[in-house]
Amino acid sequence: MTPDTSWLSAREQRAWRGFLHMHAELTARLGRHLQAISELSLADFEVLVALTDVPEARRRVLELGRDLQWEKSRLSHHLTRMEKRGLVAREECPSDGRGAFVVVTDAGRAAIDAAAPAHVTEVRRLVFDVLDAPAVDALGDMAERVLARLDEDECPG
Amino acid sequence: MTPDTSWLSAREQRAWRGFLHMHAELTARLGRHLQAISELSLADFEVLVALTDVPEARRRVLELGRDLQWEKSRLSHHLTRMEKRGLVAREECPSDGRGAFVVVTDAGRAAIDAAAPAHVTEVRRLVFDVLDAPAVDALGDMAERVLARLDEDECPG
DNA sequence: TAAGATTGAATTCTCAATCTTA
DNA sequence: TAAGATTGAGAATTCAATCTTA
Repeated sequence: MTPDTSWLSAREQRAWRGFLHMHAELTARLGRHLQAISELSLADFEVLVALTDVPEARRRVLELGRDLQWEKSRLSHHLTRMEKRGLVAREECPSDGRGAFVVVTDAGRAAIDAAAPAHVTEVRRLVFDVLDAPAVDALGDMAERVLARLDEDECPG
Repeated sequence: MTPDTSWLSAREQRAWRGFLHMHAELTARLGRHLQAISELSLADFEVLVALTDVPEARRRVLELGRDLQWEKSRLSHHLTRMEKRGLVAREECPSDGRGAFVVVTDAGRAAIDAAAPAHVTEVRRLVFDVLDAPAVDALGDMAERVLARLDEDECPG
């Protein structure tokens, strides 16, 4: 038999479905857990992590969007909601009048500081406790390779 | 230094963020591609795959929901929309009056048959072309272990 | 009363159009 | 005209309440 390129091999299918299934279950579980221990959704948490990752916890909206891989309008709407709740604030960009900065507020910082330890414990418990070091590195390598492929594919040369 | 359990190690963080980032980028890209080559969203595609996977392409709603890991109301709303578009149909369950079956229609079968080859080619191009066999197996194993953990965690003993 | 499934209202996300400054 | 960002309308998703049969 010639290999059938119109579907995945059994081995690939197992990996692909496992990947999708694992992501779906994990984010559902982690999201519920986060809601239970804090006032934050997984999306809120991601935004706060991306901000507090960086000096002064202040970033340009576009940059934040690239990092999160969110549609710009989704990000804008989400920031508006988070701003109303006092978790972040927008500031003008002095060097480019079109641009905007987002900053974490004290309340935002307090919220992520309060939620992070329990959230991380849950991630560790559900994921890293069942993976050994080679598996962790294999996952990191895999993501790196796929993301590189996606990147090179974006700007076809 | 004692290990800091309140956050992930650099290695774990690389793997975890890579995993999330890879999933976000991949589904965004595959979704756009699918929309471009067909009338199906990624969600429609998943439903049709889960149905056509099985003899007669007919399944109980609850079973379908478990397989897809979707909230039951999400599934119900989505099936209603797909039913309106003629991709699936609902049927009564003779053995259990509360239950319902979902079946793929001819149009639904035609839609997935038309879209699947190009979609699979895209999955292969973006993912499996950059992974060797051990990496594919590692991904499959990892998903299996994490899903097993999630499972055992659900019904605490 | 509980299980299988649907419904409606509120939230979140996407798509296209718009606004402002470079 | 293009880039950075926001807005509003429509689509998808969640949460809680409901309906019907076991």
